[in-house]
Amino acid sequence: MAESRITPRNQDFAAWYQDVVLQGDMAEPAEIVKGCMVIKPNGYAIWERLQQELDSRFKAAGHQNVYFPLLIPQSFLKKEAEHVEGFSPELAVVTIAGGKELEEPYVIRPTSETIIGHFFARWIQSWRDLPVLINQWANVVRWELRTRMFLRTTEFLWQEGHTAHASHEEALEEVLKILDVYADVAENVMAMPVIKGIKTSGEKFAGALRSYSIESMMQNGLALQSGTSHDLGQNFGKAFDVKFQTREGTLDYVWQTSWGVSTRLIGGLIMTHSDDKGLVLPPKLAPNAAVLVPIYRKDDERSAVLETAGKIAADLNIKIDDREGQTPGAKFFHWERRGVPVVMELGPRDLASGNVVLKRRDTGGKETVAQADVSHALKETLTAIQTSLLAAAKTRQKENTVLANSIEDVEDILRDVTAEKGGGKFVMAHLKDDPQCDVRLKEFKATIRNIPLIDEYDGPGKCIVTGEPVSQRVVVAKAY
RNA sequence: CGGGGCGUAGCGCAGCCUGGUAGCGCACCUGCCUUGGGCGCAGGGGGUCGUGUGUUCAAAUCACACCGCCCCGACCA
Repeated sequence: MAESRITPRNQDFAAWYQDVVLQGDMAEPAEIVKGCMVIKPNGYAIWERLQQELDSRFKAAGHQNVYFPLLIPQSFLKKEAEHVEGFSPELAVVTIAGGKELEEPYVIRPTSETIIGHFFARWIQSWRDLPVLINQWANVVRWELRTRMFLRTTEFLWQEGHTAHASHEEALEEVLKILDVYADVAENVMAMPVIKGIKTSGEKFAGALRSYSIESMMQNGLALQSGTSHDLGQNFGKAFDVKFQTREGTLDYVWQTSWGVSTRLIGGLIMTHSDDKGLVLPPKLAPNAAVLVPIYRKDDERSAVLETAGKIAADLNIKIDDREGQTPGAKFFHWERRGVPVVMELGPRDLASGNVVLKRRDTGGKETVAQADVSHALKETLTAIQTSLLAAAKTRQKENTVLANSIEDVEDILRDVTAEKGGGKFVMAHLKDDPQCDVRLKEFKATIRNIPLIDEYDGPGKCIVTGEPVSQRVVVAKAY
C-alpha cells in the first residue's frame, strides 16, 4: 500500500488513530459492508497472539472450547426481559432463508447467553454435572450506529466464556478469577495498565446481576472498557429453566457467569503505546519481535553482508528484510510504522568491526553490540522495552488521574474533553451508583467507568450528587 | 437515526462554480544508477470520475434519489 504521513496525535487524535491502523496495515474499512472491517495479516497476527495468551490461561483454569450456532431463534432473546431490552436495538435478524420466509426469524448472535442457556438446561441435571466451564471463540454482530476500526465495528471477533455453578459464591469466584486473567494479559502481555472494578447498574450487562470490568486509559485520556466479566446470578437459569438437583436432593437453578474480550483490545493496544511515527508493539505481542535490515553498496559488500545477516537472522529466528530496490532508509520507516520493537542494522562497517546495531522502536535509541553477544542483547532489549512500555503507560495514567470533591469540579475537568482533542482524565470522586448521578454526569458526557475493587484513595465519603454516604471514590471519565 | 464534511488511478489531491477528448504528486512496471533514516534520471502501465435516474447535441461538472466513509450527537464491547 502507499505509505504516507500520519496525523500527529496532538492535532487530531481520532485521525491519528485511523492513520496508525491504516499505515500499520492492520485493517481497513470493509467499504461495501456497513460498519465492518477487514482485518489484514498484520492486525490478525496480533489477534492470534492475544488468543494464544488468553486461551492458554482459560485452559489452565479448566475451561474447554466449544462452538455454538451463529443464528439464534428470536424467541430465545425474549426469555430474559432485561436482556432483550438491552440488545433489541442492535440486532440483525434473518427473516428469509432458502428463498422462503421463516416461521420464526433468527437473530445473528450479539452474544450467546440465550442459546447456551438452552443447552445448559439439557446438559445439567445434577450437582455432579457442575461446574460447566466453557468458552467459545466467535464472531458476533451488533448493529452499531457509529463505528471505529477495532474499537467498535458491526461485526467483531471475541471470546465469550460461559459457566454454570452450584452456588453463587462459586460463580462469583469464577467471575473474579477471569477478571484477573484479563488484567494479567492486559498488563503483562499488552503492557496496558487497567483498573479492575464493578460496573454501575446503568452500565452493567443486560441480564446480569452485576458486571465487572477492566478499564484502561488511552493516550487522549479517554477510558476504554477492555474486558468484562459478568455475574449472571440465576437470571438465565430461570429464563431457560436450567435446574439441577442438589446434594440434599432439592432443586435449584444454576448460577451462571459470562465474560469476554474482543478485538477491541487491539484498539486499546494501539492507543496505549503508539506514537506519531506509527504503531508501537510490546515485544510479547509483536508478530515480529525484531527485523534485520542489511545495508550494502557494491555487489561484493552485498554478498558478504547478506551472508552474515542471514546467519544472524537464522540464529535469532528473526526476519531479514532483503528486499531489493528499497533503500535501508525506506525499510527503517516501513518497520517503524508497523511497530516492530527492534530493528537491527548490519552494514559493511559492522562487518568490519564484528558488530551489529540494535534500534529500539519505543525510545528510538540505538545500541551497537558484538555479533557474538547479539542473542543476549536482543533478549535484554526486548525485556527492557516490554517493561518500559508498561511503566510509561502507568505513569501517564497516574499523571492523568485527579481527585474531585464536587460535581462542578468533575464537570470543569471533563467538559471540553473529546476523542479528537484529548485532555481526558480519570476523575476519582465519591459518587453513588444511582441514576441521579448518571444523569448529572451525562450532561457533560461522562460516565462512572467502574467502582475499583482496590480503593487506592481515601475510603468512604459523601456522594457529590446525592449527598448520601458511599464507601469509596469511583472512576469518572469520558469513554470510547 | 439526526447534523456536518467527503467520495475523481493503489494512496493523497486538483478539475466541478461557468457542461465540450480526465490531470498532478506519491506508489507501481522496465532500464541505468544508488543504498548507515523515505536516492536520482529516463521511459512506461493503470480510471465504469461511489451507484442509479433525470436534464442536455454533450455530464466528473447541473438536478434528484440512494450507497459508503470520516467527524459531532443519541445507542453501545
